[in-house]
Amino acid sequence: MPNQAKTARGLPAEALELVAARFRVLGEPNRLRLISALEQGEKNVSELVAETELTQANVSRHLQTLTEAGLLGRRKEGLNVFYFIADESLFKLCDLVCSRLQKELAAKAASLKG
Amino acid sequence: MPNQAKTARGLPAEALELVAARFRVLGEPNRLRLISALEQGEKNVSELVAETELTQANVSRHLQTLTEAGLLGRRKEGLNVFYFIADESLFKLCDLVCSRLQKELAAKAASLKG
DNA sequence: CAATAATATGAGCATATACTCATACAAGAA
DNA sequence: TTCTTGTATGAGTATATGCTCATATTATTG
Repeated sequence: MPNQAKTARGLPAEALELVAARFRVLGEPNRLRLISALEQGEKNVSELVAETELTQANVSRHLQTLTEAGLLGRRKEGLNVFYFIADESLFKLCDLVCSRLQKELAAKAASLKG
Repeated sequence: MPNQAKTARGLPAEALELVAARFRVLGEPNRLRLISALEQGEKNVSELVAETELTQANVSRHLQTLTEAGLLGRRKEGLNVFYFIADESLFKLCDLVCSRLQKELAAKAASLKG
């Protein structure tokens, strides 16, 4: 196969577990909201709490999950902690899913019209 | 602007819920194994059960989840039901995650060597 | 030092979901 | 029809995880 490259082909179950874990981190809407909020640039926890209207504890936990997964980075500045996107492939991932979903919804809408 | 949950790129929280749901479907290692098995082409449930060594009930449920998400397609042929990849963007998604994980693991390995 | 502010975390609850067992359903064969 | 095979599903259990409350931790200020 000429185009074997880096697809999931032949990946052992152990590797798929890692891939699944990465997808699982992205499978939480509030985490996506946090990522989305950070597209504009780094923000501290308080700003993210205000923007998302989630509790501080909840935001903190989600940020920890995202940081441990390597998706976000952390920077302390005095009392504040600033978080920022550390994995630029996030945007490609979301774009892929979004465009796919749009395609599916468009097809569904068309089928409803006959 | 009204008090709306803010997200960048003009994606409302409602849309992010759909995106998250799609990621969640991919966040299960056995589902990734099924997808991986189908890269070679369509297979019926029995073949997938043999290949993954999961129970038939479990495989059937995962296939249902993947099909309802639009990732797989279904084709009945007599007693057999064949499943196949219906969303080619799956490969790009996995490619992105895999290459990113490889990069992270390589960096971690290098840091362990000092 | 104590007080304050920003963030993190332990504990407990609630929900979601992956799994299994048993059984139901579907489609061909006898 | 009945029997057999392949697949789907209802029910129950176990575990994972998202959430909140309260408290702990960290860093700054007085």
